[in-house]
Amino acid sequence: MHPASNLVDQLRLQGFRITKKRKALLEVFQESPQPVSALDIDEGLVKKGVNVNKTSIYRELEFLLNEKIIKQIQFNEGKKRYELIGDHHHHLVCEKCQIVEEIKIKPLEDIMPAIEKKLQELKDFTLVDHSLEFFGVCGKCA
Amino acid sequence: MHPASNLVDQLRLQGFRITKKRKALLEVFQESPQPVSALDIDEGLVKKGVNVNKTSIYRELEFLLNEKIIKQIQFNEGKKRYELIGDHHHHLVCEKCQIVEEIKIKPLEDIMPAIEKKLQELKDFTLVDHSLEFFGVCGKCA
DNA sequence: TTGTCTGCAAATAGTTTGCAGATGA
DNA sequence: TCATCTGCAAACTATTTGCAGACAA
Repeated sequence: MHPASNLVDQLRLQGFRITKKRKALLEVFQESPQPVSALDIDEGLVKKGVNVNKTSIYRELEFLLNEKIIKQIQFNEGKKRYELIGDHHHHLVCEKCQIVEEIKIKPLEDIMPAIEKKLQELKDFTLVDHSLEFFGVCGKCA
Repeated sequence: MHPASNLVDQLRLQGFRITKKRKALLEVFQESPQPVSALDIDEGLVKKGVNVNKTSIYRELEFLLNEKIIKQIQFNEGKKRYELIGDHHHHLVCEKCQIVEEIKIKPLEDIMPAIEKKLQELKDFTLVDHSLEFFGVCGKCA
């Protein structure tokens, strides 16, 4: 999907610096099976033995958003999460423990393009993306 | 959908007090065409000549959430919005001006029950709700 | 009267900004 | 070298909590 080297090369080509911290932060994204918050990233970096100030984490997130490498998402938690832009998928969110599972739903993928096309025709609105989350209670929390 | 009197009666029956502030806050919800933030509610109340402390607004929101009269939703803004629980609908969100339009998409409504059923079978997960938002740029901001 | 509701002050969580200093290319 | 990247302190926004006082039923 997003091998580290690809992202790194892409950034290097554009003239951005590849620092140890930037590289480690990208790895945290690649190793995470679910969208992460700024705090999650901080913890992931600490586990790698890399310390990054929270200001720098937020600035890096802003940078990666600008470069369209990650995107934002929120699950009614009062904080933002981020994930690599890759294969489009949806989310299954447990309202108790906040664990998030990424899912793909074939029948939805199939009809979505037609729906987006129709929406644009009817609404004087340029669509960029959509976000579909299912909320509920996971097996562990039930 | 949710005439003020219905909600008021419902709460009164359960033994909750119907104060001027609670009533005004419910009216703000009923008069708003889109999900509102705590600040939006505050402004709406001030326009009605009703002053409510922000703490009380948050507490009232928590109360209405518990009573299943409203639900939360977030649009990558870094703050929570709330809307009355009524007819299920989706949202069209402008990423520039953050205006939100409520929309209904018939073909999606039609296949959603089957999808939710299948999800529950496959995932050991009790579904409660889902949330679908379309992001883009509205005509005015284009 | 009395349990519910409300306000004030203060605390907490998440995020952003200014500025000075460090570092990769 | 020097523009980019980073850290620290401080500010700012959204939200929560403790406690005392006010009010609807």
